[in-house]
Amino acid sequence: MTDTLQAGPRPRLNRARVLEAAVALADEIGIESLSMRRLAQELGVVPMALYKHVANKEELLDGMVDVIVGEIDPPAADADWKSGVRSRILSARHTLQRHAWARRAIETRTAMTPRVLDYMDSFVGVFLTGGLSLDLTHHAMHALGGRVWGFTQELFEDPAAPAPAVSDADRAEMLRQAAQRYPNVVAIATSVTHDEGSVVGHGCDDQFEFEFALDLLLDGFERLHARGWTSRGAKTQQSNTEAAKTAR
Amino acid sequence: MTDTLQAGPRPRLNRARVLEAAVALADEIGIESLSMRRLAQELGVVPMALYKHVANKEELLDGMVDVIVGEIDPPAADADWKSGVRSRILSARHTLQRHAWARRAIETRTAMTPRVLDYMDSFVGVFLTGGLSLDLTHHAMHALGGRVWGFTQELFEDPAAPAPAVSDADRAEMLRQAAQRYPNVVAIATSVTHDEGSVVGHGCDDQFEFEFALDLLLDGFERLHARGWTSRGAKTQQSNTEAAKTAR
DNA sequence: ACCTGAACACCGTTCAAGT
DNA sequence: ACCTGAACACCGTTCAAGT
Repeated sequence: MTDTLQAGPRPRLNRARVLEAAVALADEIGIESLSMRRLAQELGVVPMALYKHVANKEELLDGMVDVIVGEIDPPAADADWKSGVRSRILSARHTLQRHAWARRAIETRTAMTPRVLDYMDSFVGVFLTGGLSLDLTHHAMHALGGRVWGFTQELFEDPAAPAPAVSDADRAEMLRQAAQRYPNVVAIATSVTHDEGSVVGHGCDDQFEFEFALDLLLDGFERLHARGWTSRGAKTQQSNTEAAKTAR
Repeated sequence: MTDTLQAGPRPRLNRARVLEAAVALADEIGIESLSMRRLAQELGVVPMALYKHVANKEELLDGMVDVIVGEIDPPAADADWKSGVRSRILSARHTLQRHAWARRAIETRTAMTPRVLDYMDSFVGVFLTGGLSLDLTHHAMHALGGRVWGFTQELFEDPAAPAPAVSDADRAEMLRQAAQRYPNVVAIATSVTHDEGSVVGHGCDDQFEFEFALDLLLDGFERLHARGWTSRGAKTQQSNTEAAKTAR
């Protein structure tokens, strides 16, 4: 029972250890189950001990996001802004996918930490050094939204809970009934996976869907850039609700 | 003290009254403060009384989303699919903006209610009757993501908490320091509002940013449709990570 | 300087009862 | 059929102590 090499009786807490443990715990049990008390227990410590190292739960979450941001690969020096942005986003996506809770955590942050601002700044820099105008870069960042972190703006959460086990026959019958009431939804849901013989949904290739939308946007930026588009022109030239149509 | 016309002592609960009250309460105090207990109190009833009308809090949230979906204007019969989709989305956006909590609530739903499926089905129908392929429509819906509800995929929440009151001088100094460390972020943040003389951020025209990204995507769909694009072609023709580049 | 213990004001939800 | 009361197993966070 020496305390040199094993998990060891509390090597004393510090901020880094707290954040690290929080990330690992969230990976394991999910962000909705991560509580200060549960985390304290994991660290073999009383809940209030954590408050010496993070001001409160919000700051804990800020710190956890910082840890993730630190895991994103630095940008490769790409030839052009477009592939530079593209590869940086795909690299962020790769990192974020290792931490299923990260998306939700990022979305609920109300302020950017210095570390997050560093990330954003280098990101914006890729556009600017690529020659895009401040104006276009501004709107491009907005249009990308959460995609700069590599997450898709899904309509609904992943089902997470595995669908209850049903027989193939019941499954087919359910699908038939659904197709009666929601013909269009069922049609597009089955259209893509159809080719591979799977039945419904979740043959969905998330990576493909992500890149599909990403490239649509990047191509759009490129086209606007090439024609010297400005938002001022877009706004004054046209009616309000048709404003962005110059994108055409 | 007659109980005919006034707020009245409990006109007896039912599901509709519970959901209605929940929506109103969430509008007022925010989704994070909405609890079963608080809602019960608002209805002048003991917490457990609610459980006769909704199975649990998740089902309450499902029902609240249904209420919102019911508020979205029915689609105008537009000439072409593109303006049909566009106006439907802007109409959804208009409705959702009346309920600041709705976005978060929708994002956390794990299954679609029949009412939500109805909405999606009619939405998909606009693409299909417009002549788009099942394949393209499928990917288009994914690319739009939460935008079919009219919300932007913002990088971070709205600051919500109003920035602490600081003098213009302090504000300028803070900006100067920030520009030192985050030159690119400050540059694009100030670029757009610059024209109108405001100092930083939040001169941002959310509606413009939303339509900018929306139209970029819609224009992209149109272009792909015109050239008979298929995802099968996109996938087999090219390397994996470059898959969606046919969007060009 | 760091950790503890007890307490406060909350949660969602159960179970067994009341009318 | 609908509502109540008491209880259980949780939360985040405070305050005053301990070492």
